[in-house]
Amino acid sequence: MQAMNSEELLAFLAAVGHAQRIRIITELATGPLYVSELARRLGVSRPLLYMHLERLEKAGLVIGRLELSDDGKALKYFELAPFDVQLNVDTILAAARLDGADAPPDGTGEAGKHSPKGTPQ
Amino acid sequence: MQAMNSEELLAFLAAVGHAQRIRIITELATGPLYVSELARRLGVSRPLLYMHLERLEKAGLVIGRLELSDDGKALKYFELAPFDVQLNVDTILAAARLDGADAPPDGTGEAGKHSPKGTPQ
DNA sequence: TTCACCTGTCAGTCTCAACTTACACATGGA
DNA sequence: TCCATGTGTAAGTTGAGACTGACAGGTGAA
Repeated sequence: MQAMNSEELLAFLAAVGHAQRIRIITELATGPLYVSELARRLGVSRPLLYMHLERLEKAGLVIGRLELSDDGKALKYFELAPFDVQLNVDTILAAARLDGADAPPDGTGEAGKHSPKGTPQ
Repeated sequence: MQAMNSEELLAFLAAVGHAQRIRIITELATGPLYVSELARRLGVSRPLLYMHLERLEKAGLVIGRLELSDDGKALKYFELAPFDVQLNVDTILAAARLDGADAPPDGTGEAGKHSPKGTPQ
């Protein structure tokens, strides 16, 4: 898993920092599952599960693919994506440093500081 | 940093999975700061900062201590606590497995649930 | 045709964390 | 005395994310 900037890191952490999504991950750890089956196992409504899966997919934690079962039904399978993130002060600072690096070449002169879009608050 | 159960892991991830709190961490990386000064640097209201710091402290990411300045003012200093968490499928499963381990011996069978009384760290 | 599955999405409601404003109180110095 | 600076907390508002229910499809089998 390559280096993430702070935006990607944040998406990753926010995605995994939720009880339901942790449960999804542990359930998928046993192998790929299609949405309806997963919803049944977790006791969660399907639309809600969709939302969580979407978020997990955007953060790169799971991968979904549409498959055709033997009897012709379309099944949306999800499986865990390999991920491995070390989380300490250095890796967080490294992520913040990447933001400055891939910022637009129009240098507004803020090398050390990290100011996202417009100044919040 | 010793092993965390899923409740502690969740608190940790939810704490660090927030843009403002990431900014707090990067700011504290340069050294301890007292609350008002930190609020000024981040451009954040002090009560709001309190909330974030409280959350970070509960998750074990920062440590606060009350200090007396030279001129007798009470200053609440916060500094980063050393933390290092490896985040992948195995570590998440390991955290979930801990829940089952320190569950009450009267097996009610709900290993995945979170126990209401927080375990002190 | 009806049933039992599945996918995908919309329009809501609700809950809670995030955030603001405002207090009370303490200290040292002008 | 008032002012500037600090801590700490108790309200209230708001907004995003979590969650529900209902819908429109599509398939294969009885």
